[in-house]
Amino acid sequence: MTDSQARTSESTRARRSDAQRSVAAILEAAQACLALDPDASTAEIARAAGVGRVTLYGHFGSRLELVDQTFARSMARAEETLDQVDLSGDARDGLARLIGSSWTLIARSRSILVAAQRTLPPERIRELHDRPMRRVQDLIERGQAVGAFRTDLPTTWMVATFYSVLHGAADEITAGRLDSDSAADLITSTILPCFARDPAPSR
Amino acid sequence: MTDSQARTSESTRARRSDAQRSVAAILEAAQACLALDPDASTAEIARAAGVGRVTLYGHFGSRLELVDQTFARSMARAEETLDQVDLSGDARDGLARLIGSSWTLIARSRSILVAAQRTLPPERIRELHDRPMRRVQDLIERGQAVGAFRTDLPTTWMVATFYSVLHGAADEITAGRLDSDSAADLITSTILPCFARDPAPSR
DNA sequence: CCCAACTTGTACAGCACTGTTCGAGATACG
DNA sequence: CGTATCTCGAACAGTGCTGTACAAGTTGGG
Repeated sequence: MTDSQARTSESTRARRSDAQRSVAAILEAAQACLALDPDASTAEIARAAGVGRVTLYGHFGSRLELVDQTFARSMARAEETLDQVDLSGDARDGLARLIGSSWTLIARSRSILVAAQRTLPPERIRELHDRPMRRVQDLIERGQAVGAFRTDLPTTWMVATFYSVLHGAADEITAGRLDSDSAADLITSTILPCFARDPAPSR
Repeated sequence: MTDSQARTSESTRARRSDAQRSVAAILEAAQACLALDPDASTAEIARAAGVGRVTLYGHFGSRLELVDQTFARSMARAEETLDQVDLSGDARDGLARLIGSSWTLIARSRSILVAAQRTLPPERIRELHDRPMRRVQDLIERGQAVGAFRTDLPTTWMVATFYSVLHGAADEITAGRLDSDSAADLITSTILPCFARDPAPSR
């Protein structure tokens, strides 16, 4: 009664158009604000969305819920892009292509990930991270099966390394020690020899 | 007058022994607490040190100052250990030894680094990070000069990769997906082929 | 046109934290 | 032993946040 818009689960009653616009604006603003500061307050986000703080709480029960939806949306969007990456053919080429598409996404949404990690329970993070991670893992496993990638390292670890380097690259860029243009090539030429068969002729 | 112990720069007046003990206990507790939670409050730290909160503020002007000193001490200790690593001889072996010694240190002080990053200005972080980083950089450059490491990647980037993988390993351990025993070998056999000359025979 | 849905600012309660003050008590150390 | 140094708890001011309540306005949509 008192609360005008109580949605949160059940009641799929279509929202009025202006309400939909508000929600969209808030999510957009949250994405932008959290990217700048993972600790952005609801006041900041509401202001950036051009909306009253009360309105924000009308649509999202809590800050946590807002962060959750923002993160989920960010991941969903990323997945849309990743879905279009051609992973067939040579596993090495596939990995290169995957890197090319992934690293920009990661660089952009990394700060949101931090925000999510600070407010969401770990299992929720993993839940949303699972699908994109699985994608990498599948590719690596295929490469191993075909003999393109080394098999002396656990797949899990290789996936972790993949993400470590990508995130590291994002760090280097925000630190200004690396420019975005050369990033993809750099990452690729770093990871490929690390994943390739023949551990290196040294020793 | 009112403030009993005002040290902070100048006045190298020797502290009384119990005061020294308090300072030591606080720093130790800070290390432990910040390792568990990078946002640990002064109250928590004081309690863990078995000391009143007021006492803590008697020795450290602010939380920032405490974090700074804790981080600095942690880095100094790490450097002591790192100083004893033999980096002469084959660059690859040197790197392997450096990894062996570094990764434990990183795994232990990683959370403190996070705390430092959240409270200290970025240039202060860099200032304290500079020396250990230089160590890695020098080794890599030497390896490049001798022909052991590839030269097609910027040294800065290789250093960044080095740290990325180490931190990534630490993450994997705290996530329970990797056990401490196998970590060093895993890291080494990941990084070495990535740094080695002959980019890999593939393609 | 009308009403329910939506938005708004202000204001408030509650919390957690930082940093300071005070006054009294304990303790190192000369 | 005496004193400057140190420690303590309790208490307070100040800040910045979250989440809620209210009461009045605006707007979409049937």
